[in-house]
Amino acid sequence: MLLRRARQSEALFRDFVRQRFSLELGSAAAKSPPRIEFGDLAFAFPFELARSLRRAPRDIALEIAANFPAPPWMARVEAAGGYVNVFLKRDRFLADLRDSLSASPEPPRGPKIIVEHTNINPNKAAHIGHLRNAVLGDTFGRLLRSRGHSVEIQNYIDDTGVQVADVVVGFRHLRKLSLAQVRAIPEPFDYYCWDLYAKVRDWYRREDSRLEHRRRTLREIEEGEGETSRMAEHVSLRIVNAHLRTMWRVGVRYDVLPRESQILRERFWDEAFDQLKQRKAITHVADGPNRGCWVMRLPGENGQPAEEKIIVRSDGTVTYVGKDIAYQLWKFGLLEKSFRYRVVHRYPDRDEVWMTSSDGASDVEKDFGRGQSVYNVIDVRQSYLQRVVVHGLRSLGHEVPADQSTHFSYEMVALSQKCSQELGIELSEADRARPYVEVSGRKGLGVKADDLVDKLIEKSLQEVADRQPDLTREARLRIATRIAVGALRYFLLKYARNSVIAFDFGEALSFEGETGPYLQYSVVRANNIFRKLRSRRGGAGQREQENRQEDLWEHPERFADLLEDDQIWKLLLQAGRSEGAIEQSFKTLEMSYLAKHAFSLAQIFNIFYHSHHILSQKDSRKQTCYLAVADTARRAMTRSLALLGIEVPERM
RNA sequence: GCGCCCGUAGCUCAGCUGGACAGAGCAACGGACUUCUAAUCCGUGGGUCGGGGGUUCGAAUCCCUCCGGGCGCGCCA
Repeated sequence: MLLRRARQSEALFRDFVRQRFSLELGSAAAKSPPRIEFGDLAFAFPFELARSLRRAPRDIALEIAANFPAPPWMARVEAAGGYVNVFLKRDRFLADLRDSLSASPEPPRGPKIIVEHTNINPNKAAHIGHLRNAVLGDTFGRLLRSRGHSVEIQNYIDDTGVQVADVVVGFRHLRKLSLAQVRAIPEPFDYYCWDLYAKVRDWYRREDSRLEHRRRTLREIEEGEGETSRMAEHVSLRIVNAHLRTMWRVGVRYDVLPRESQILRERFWDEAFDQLKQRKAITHVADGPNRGCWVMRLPGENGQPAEEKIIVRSDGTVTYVGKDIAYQLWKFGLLEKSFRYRVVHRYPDRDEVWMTSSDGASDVEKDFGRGQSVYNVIDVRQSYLQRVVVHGLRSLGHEVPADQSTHFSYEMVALSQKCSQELGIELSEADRARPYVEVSGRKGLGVKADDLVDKLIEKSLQEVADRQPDLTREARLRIATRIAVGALRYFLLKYARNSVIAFDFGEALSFEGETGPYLQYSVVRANNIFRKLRSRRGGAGQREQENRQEDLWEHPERFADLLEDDQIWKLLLQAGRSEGAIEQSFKTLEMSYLAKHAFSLAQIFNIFYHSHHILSQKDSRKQTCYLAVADTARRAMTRSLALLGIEVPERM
């Protein structure tokens, strides 16, 4: 609501300045005044006008304030120093805010936006780093949907890569297990593989010649036949299902899982390779160190020397980037071939996840891919490879798709020194001197996602048991789970993308202060007011209350004096900033902005809650007004939390 | 060596495209529960915004430079 008023004000001031001074404003952007006494929207353009008008900014601001014709939703305009400050009409604002919060969400429209996230190698359990990726991508997807875009969430499965091969080598050569025996391994299979993978890496390290097993396994997997290949498929499918369950626990879901094996077997790569050769986007190297390879030439950027990136190795196999280019082309609908799909997983709410599959029914009418823009949620360490992929599209002449390809980058989750100590990780002298310890799947070093979620649930269950002893076990567990997810998601979202999270159990498991449970608690408190109100009042009292509310929405001006209360007004203003926060989050791909906005809203609500006791309020006009304010605030809070993927428990 | 990112309170971090006295959470200390749940609220202390220069009416924010730290630059992904 505030965003709308800000834009309208900007346009009005622009027109006014044009008429009065015959000048075109460069920037008329509205800002938030530092203090509420200064108004609701601040404009600094008199400073800009001062130069051309050769007058003091203060004079200009005064002249504008005195002569500007304020629209009906503006209470007044004041000059303060060189600023022009706008004060909104508060009763009108409350009514408008109420309307915008009551509006039903927009149905998806327009061209499809594809968000690719998670992309965990299907060879071991997911860890906290993967959670950050998934929660960022999922939240971004929610944000896009709330803006009315149609969105497709993809999760790419690298099922023919080195990491899966290594686990297969572990089963066959270290554990000497047959496929049937691997099938018989009990859950949690992803945990079993986590340890096995680290062991295999260690086994290689002790004797280089053992890498030959990996090479052979990799080749057999790519060929797609025989026991090795079937074991690889079993491993990756089972792990993918484990990942889907883990992510479901924290509220993350997917539409489709494209598999790398399909890109190879359905000859997507061959088609992309032909295109690249035809457009001369890649060239065959005759001699030098890259002899026999197909390479892409990358122009030197800002003084950088040009370089060559190998796309096809001298032995004819494709690199990861090569396959990624084919995948990116498919996402934009730039390949003629199409995948076949089958359902790989069904969520508890019966929603389906599809996966590319050669044995999928060819008559499945699923229009996956063909996006208009694509966001790849991948950590910042892969920036270089993402640039290569985009350059690939560009050199094939796909300028628009290249421009519509966005690398949604973010920094890694590392372990704080304290955390790695708690986990009993042995560190070298050099590692101890570092600010944090990098998570390493190869060394089996990290905090597993499910372990963390379990820990969070365990802790919140204890807290709930203390406070809600009357509830059933099931109810307590349901509440504890929501709190755990709230704590985890908020923790992963509150940091800016390019800030390394040094993971610390103390901070992640905290339920106080700037945390998910704080936000949930605020809404629960608001909801309690209305629940108590319903249970206290009989039918007649209920109707009387409703009539008073009706009166407020029909004649908000009758309550205008009560809105002069700055604590109330701060709360309404913050609730009105939601669209602005969404807009800002979208433009900067910064989910932390949205998180901070929601936190700030909850904070202001709690202040209001403390100073305005509603149910004991004797003055019925005041009570009616405060109820309207509380209701508006809880709706705004619930919406913001939903965007963050945080559900509100019925009690806490 | 080259490129990208970071350096703000004891700790963890905000500070949006430069704007009105630099904020939050945690930690510390002191207060507020017969009240709509204290997972809360109020108060106190704590900062030469890494150093230096520049642009500007105005710089934590933009530019240059130096210092410190992280990451990337594979016929790995």
